[in-house]
Amino acid sequence: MKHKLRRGISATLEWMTTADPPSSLRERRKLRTRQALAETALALFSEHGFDNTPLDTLLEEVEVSRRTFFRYYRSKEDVAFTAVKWFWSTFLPVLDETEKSGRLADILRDAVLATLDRMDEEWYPRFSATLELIERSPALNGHSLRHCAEIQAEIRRRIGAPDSLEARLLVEFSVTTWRGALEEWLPEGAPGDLPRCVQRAFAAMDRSLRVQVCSPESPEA
Amino acid sequence: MKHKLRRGISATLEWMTTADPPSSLRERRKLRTRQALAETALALFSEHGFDNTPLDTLLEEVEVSRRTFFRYYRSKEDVAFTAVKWFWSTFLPVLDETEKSGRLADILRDAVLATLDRMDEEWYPRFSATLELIERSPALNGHSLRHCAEIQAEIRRRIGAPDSLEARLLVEFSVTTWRGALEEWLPEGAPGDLPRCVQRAFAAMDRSLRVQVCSPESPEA
DNA sequence: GGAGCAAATGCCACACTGTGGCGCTTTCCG
DNA sequence: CGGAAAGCGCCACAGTGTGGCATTTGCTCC
Repeated sequence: MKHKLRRGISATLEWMTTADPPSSLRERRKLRTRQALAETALALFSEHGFDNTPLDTLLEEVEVSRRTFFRYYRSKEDVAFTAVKWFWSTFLPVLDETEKSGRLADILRDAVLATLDRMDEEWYPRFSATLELIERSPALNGHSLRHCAEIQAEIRRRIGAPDSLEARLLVEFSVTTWRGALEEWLPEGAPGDLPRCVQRAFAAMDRSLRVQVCSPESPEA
Repeated sequence: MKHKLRRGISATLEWMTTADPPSSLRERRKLRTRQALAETALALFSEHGFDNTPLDTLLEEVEVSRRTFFRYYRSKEDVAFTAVKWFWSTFLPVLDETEKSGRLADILRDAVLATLDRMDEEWYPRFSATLELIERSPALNGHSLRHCAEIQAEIRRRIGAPDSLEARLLVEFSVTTWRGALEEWLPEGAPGDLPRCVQRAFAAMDRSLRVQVCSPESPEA
């Protein structure tokens, strides 16, 4: 039963990180319907909105039965998250390869940047389309935040650091900062800008704890 | 359409923050069924698990039709969150009253502590029961995170601070830290310990950015 | 106190997501 | 070529959430 919790990530890793072209004809067919589902879903959801697109529409379009769909993806939300999952499934191995010395915040930031470097051109438009989708649908937003929580747990497991409260907070802060970078990047959406946004966000993270506020009565900085 | 996003919070505030005893008999009846639903839901969910408790069970217990239930609560998740919503609907006014000068992080921490001070004895067991529920149900977890995001937006709106990236990050960090405090508090669950956990978590927040890691090869701090 | 009125409720039917059982077809491999 | 296994589709079902409409209940004005 524990498998169920981890299956999401490990099963994803299983077929995403193996770059070997699937020799078997059967495997190639499976991969094709997988991608067809993900692509068509992203297109349909982007056009009509996530909540206004019944799953049946997607199923008719790809000509797949409902039963089959749920053998590929666990939920309607899941099929919209391919680009996001692809990012994190690349990130985790990158993090494993990273030499872990210095400030944990810097390590995570650099791993994010290195991961971005590995994304190909096709990924960026799909990713930003997914982000827009998430922003406009509460259901997807919840799914996204839950997914981030899973990622955080996985990151904590992989960095050899002690499971202190500080370390846990920092991992959460870093993922939050990553989301902040995305929010700044999204309106423009130029692929080259994303690393810069990440840099700026992580720099802002350092400053944020020292942010001062003053009442309207005493309005000096 | 934008109303939908804000209705959750403002409608909640509407009936939660008005401390006047509802004079009208009708209003009293409504309040009674509201509370009966929340109480019974918490009891049923705690006993059988959130996912294993069909909504119909709750409806039969409270003797309320499905249609009526959804006029009181927007979802099955919603009815389980009464204690959480109560906390935040107390927090926001407290935050408004707070004199806003100094470090934003300190302001938020103190507002949280002041809010805890206003919670009565009955609230604590319900709150911790709710937290346990959230921990054990992915659906509730997602709902909780989405709710936190709404709260963060509301906090940002209420502090007069400029909507800088730093400020936004800090608000998110603070809510995350609050959740971290809850995670530490939950196992024991003694009401008196919660403020201490909050203090500790916010202190850890300051330190977290400086957390160092070192590879197994070079194991010096 | 009674009549009208508005709010609250209950009942019915429906759309949508997700799951389990079962049998058929396709692919693989000896 | 033939059996085994994997993939797939069809059907039926549970559960959540919504809309329409009639009915009851409490409120208010006369």
